[in-house]
Amino acid sequence: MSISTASKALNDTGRMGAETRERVKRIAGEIGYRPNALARGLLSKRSFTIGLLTNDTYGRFTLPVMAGISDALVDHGVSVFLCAIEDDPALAQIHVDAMLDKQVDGIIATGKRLDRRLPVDLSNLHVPVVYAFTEGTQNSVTFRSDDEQGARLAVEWLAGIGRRRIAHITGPEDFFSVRERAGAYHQVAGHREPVLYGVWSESWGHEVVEQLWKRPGEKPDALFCGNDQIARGAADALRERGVKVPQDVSVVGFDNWEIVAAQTRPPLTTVDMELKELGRQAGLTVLALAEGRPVEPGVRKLPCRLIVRQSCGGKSPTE
Amino acid sequence: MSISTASKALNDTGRMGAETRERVKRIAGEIGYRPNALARGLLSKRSFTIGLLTNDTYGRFTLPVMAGISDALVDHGVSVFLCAIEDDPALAQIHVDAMLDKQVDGIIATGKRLDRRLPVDLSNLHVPVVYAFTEGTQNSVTFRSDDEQGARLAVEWLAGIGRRRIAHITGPEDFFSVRERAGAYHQVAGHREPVLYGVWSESWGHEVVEQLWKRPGEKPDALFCGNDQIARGAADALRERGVKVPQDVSVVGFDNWEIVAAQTRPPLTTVDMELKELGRQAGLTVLALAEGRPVEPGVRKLPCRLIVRQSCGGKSPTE
DNA sequence: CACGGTTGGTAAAAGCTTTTCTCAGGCCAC
DNA sequence: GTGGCCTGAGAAAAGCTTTTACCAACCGTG
Repeated sequence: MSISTASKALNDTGRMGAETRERVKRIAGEIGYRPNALARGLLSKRSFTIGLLTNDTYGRFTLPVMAGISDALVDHGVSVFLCAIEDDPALAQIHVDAMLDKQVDGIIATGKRLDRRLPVDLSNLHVPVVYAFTEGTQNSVTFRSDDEQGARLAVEWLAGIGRRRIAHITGPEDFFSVRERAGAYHQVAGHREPVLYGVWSESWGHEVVEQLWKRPGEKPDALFCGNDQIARGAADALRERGVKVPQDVSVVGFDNWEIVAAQTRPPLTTVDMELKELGRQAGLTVLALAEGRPVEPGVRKLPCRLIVRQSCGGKSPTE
Repeated sequence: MSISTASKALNDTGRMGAETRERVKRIAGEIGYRPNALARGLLSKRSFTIGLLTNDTYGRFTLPVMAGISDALVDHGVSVFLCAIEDDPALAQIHVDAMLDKQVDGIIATGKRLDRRLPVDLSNLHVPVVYAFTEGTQNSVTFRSDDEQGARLAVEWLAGIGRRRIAHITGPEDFFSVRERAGAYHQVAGHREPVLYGVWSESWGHEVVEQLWKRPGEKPDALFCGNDQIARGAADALRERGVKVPQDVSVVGFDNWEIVAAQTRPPLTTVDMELKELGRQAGLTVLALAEGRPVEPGVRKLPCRLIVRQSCGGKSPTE
C-alpha cells in the first residue's frame, strides 16, 4: 500500500475503491495513526495555531477572552499560544517572533484597557491580527465591550426600580471607558449629581461613601459604580453606617468579577462585559482572516449584560 | 549561493570562509529572514512547543504557574499552548490529541487541587509529562507546594508574636491540603482548639467567627485560616463585632490572592505558595525531559513563603 | 478486435531546514 | 611535476504529508 493511497483514503480525496478506503481507515484507527501537523502545516501553509498576546498579567480580562477563543476554535482544530508580556516591549517582541517562526495562522491581541496599545507593533505582520479589549490600529478589526450601553443598562435599571438620586462612583477619568460610562450615566440620569472619579479600589468606594454621607443634605438612593471593587467598598461602607442595601440604597457594579461581586454582602447586581463572547468572536474572526475570507475592518462593540443579584432590590421593570 | 551554504552560515556549523559567513548573516538580517520552525521541527523532532493542560477555569492557580513556565522557557524559544479543559474528559482528550498532533515537546498538567487527577490519562504518552499542583501518576515528576511547611510557617509566626489560643478555620476536610495543614497546625499549636472545617468562602469565615464569639468562654487570640477568602470573612466579622485586628486577634490567610488579601481591612498576612516558582521548575523539568536529560521521578514539595501584612501585628520574632 | 473512457492505485514533487556526503580547486611537499 | 591533503561550497537525503500526474488494467462499444 503506497503512502499516497493511504493519504487519500484518510482525507476522503482522490478516487479509490470504497472497500480500500474503509480498510485503510480501519487500520489507521487500529494502529493509532495521527498525521503530523507540522508536516501538514509545512505544505498547507496553515498551522492550526494562533497566538494570544496579552499584557493583562492578572488575567482578569484575558482569561474569559481566552476561554471564548479556545471554545470557538477547538472545533476547528486550532490551538492557542498564550503569551503574557507584562508591558515589556522586548519580551513582547520575543514572543511575537517566536510565534511567527512557528507559523501561527493569526494573532489576537488583548489587554486590560480599551484605550491602550500593546507595547509592540503588529500592524505590518504577514499574518492577520485581531484586537480584543485593547486599542487596535488603523484598518484593523477590533472587538470591544459597549461600555456606553452597559452603563445605560445599569442606570436605566436603577431608574426603572424607582431610584431618582443616582450617584456615579468610578475610576480615573483618563480611562476611555470611564468617560464613556460617565457620558451614558449623564444621558440617562441627568446632571444632578457629579461623577466621582477616583481609583479602581475598594477603599475608594468606601471613602467616597463616607464623604457623601458625612456632608449634609439629601443622600443618593443609588450608587452606580465603575467596577465591582468600588461597589464592594461602597456597600461595605454603607453597611457600616447602618444604611440598608438594597432597601435604602441600591448599588450596581461593573465587570461581574465573581470573586468580588458574588462575595459582597449583599451580592452585587453588576454589568457583565461578556468577555467570553468577545473572545469567541475574535477567534472566529481571526480564523476567517486566516482562511482568506473577507472581514470588514472596524470597531465592533459587543453589548453588555446586566447580572441581577440582591444589591438593588425593587421590582424588575420588565418582568 | 546554495541553500545549504546559507544554512551552515546561519547556524555556525560546517566549514566555510569567515567572510562568506558574515555576508550571509548580514544579508539574512537585511531581508529579515527567519527560519520556519515547522520545517525545523519536522527534522529535529523538537517543536519548541509545550502544552499546559488545566482544569482550573478561573485561573487562580493556573495563571501564576503559567507565568512561571513561560518565564523559564521563553529564553529557550519554547512557546506554550494553554488548554483549559474544565473537567470535561472529552474536551481534554481533544486538546491532548491536538497538542500531540502538533508535536509538542512535552505537557505540563496543572489543576486547582493537589489531590485530584485531571480527567484524562497522560501516563502512556510518547512525550514527557510533568504534573504541577495536581495529582500525578506513578513514576511521574510532580511539583506541589509544601502545605505542611506553609501551615507551620503561619502558626509558628503566630506563636512567635505571642499568640497562644490559635484557632484554625479551614475548608472541606476531604481536601488533602486541608488535612496536611491541619496536621501541621496541631503539631505546632497543640490540640487545645478543634479545627473548624467548612467551605472555601468568606461567609464561612464570617459565620465561624460569629459562632466562636457568641459562645461563652475564652476567645481565640489568633485565627489561622485555610484561605484568604475565609480570612477575609473572619476579619470582617471581627471588625463588625468590635474586635480589633490585629490588636486583639491576629488573622493569617493562605494563598496570597492579592485581590482578596490586599483588599482586606487590615491587609492580610498570608502564606504564598510560590506558584510562579513552581511553574518555573515544572517548565525547566519538562524541558530537561524533552532533551533527554534524566530526571528523578517523584514528588517535589516546594516551600511556601509568609507574606507579612498588617493583620497580625506583634513584633517579628526573627527581625 | 481495437480504442476511448473509467477505475484503482503508485510515483513524484513540493513545502523548508538541516546534515552528511561529495566534489572541485588550490596548496604543499616530495 | 604530481599526488595527497585541505578548504570552501554545492548536491542530496531525510523528515512527513498532500497533491498532481501518471500508469496499468478493465470495461464497454463501434
